Amino acid sequence: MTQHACDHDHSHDTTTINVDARLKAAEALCLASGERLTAPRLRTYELILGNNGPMKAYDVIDRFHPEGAAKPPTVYRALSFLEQMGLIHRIESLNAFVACATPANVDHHHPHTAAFLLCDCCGQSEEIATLSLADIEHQAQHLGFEVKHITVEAKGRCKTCR
Amino acid sequence: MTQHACDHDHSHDTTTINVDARLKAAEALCLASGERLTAPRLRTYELILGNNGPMKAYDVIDRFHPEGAAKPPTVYRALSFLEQMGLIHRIESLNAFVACATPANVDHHHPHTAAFLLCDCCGQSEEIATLSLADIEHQAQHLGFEVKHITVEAKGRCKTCR
DNA sequence: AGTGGTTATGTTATTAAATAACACGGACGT
DNA sequence: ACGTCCGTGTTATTTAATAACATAACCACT
Repeated sequence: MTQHACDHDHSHDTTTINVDARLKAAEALCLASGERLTAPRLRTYELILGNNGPMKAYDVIDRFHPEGAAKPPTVYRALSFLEQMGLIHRIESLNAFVACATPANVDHHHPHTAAFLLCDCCGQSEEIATLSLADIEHQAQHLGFEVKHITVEAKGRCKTCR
Repeated sequence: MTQHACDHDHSHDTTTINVDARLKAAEALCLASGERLTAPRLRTYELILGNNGPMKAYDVIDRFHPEGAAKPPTVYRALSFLEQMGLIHRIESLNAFVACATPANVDHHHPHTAAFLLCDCCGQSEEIATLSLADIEHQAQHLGFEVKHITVEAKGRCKTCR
């Protein structure tokens, strides 16, 4: 979240996430799933939750310790874990990560397909629940977001590779 | 297009593009648009057309000259141009590029929103025309493609940044 | 408690991907 | 011919991600 294709005011770039509540929920979720929310994972999630918009891996690395930077593998491993748990999403077109807006919890496991509106200018991201591309246009319009390009990539296995 | 999460046959990984025809069409398109299809651009497009599936920038760089590699900026600039002309698409989740299946031509300019089915195993990509996410599932099913994850990212400008 | 398997982390080094900055050259209108 | 775009060549650097291997923590079983 640190590019500025413009010179105007970006004071709208503020998110209001209850970080502590999210961390506690994540802890409960991991416990229930038999996974461990270890120190580096917790710290990584905390940083992403606290960041205003999508966060680069190397920004996590830099801010990981109060004193110095963390080693890349430490953070990349934590990021993979958090992504698998559905706590964060990777934004492919930005090489960045953002906290899931509707993370799975103990009652409600749902590794969902998320869609994102990504502002070229302020760098903010908006996660929208959507089931159709027309929806994206609709929701974008409703939010006053001007769509310039949509990326749609489905990963999986082709017929002959299955 | 060079990962193999399996050991089985990949002989289905073959595309049949009439490279010469595409190059000629591209030349006509550029002429009509007042753009120049210069040598590095042509060479880059030729390599991507000839490649079997999405191609990495550094693979283009390596194969650019018969003798040695090209310099990265040469190729990255050409890639940007080709993408803007709608001749190739960037696959964000692979850091790779693939020739557009239905490129714009002199009669028919259409910078369209493409969707891709990307096989984890053979690396092949299938470009599908689609207007809804449900469509993706349908078309995937029809093609025998098992979808594991869908990335949807819309880039543009948010309300306050417009 | 001891032991062995599994999972996660620490650490060093390397590879891969992309861009910055600036100089040069060629096309084109006037 | 002249200036001005636009595109390229070139060097260097930045950014992003992973490989490989050693160490440590957790857990289940005896």
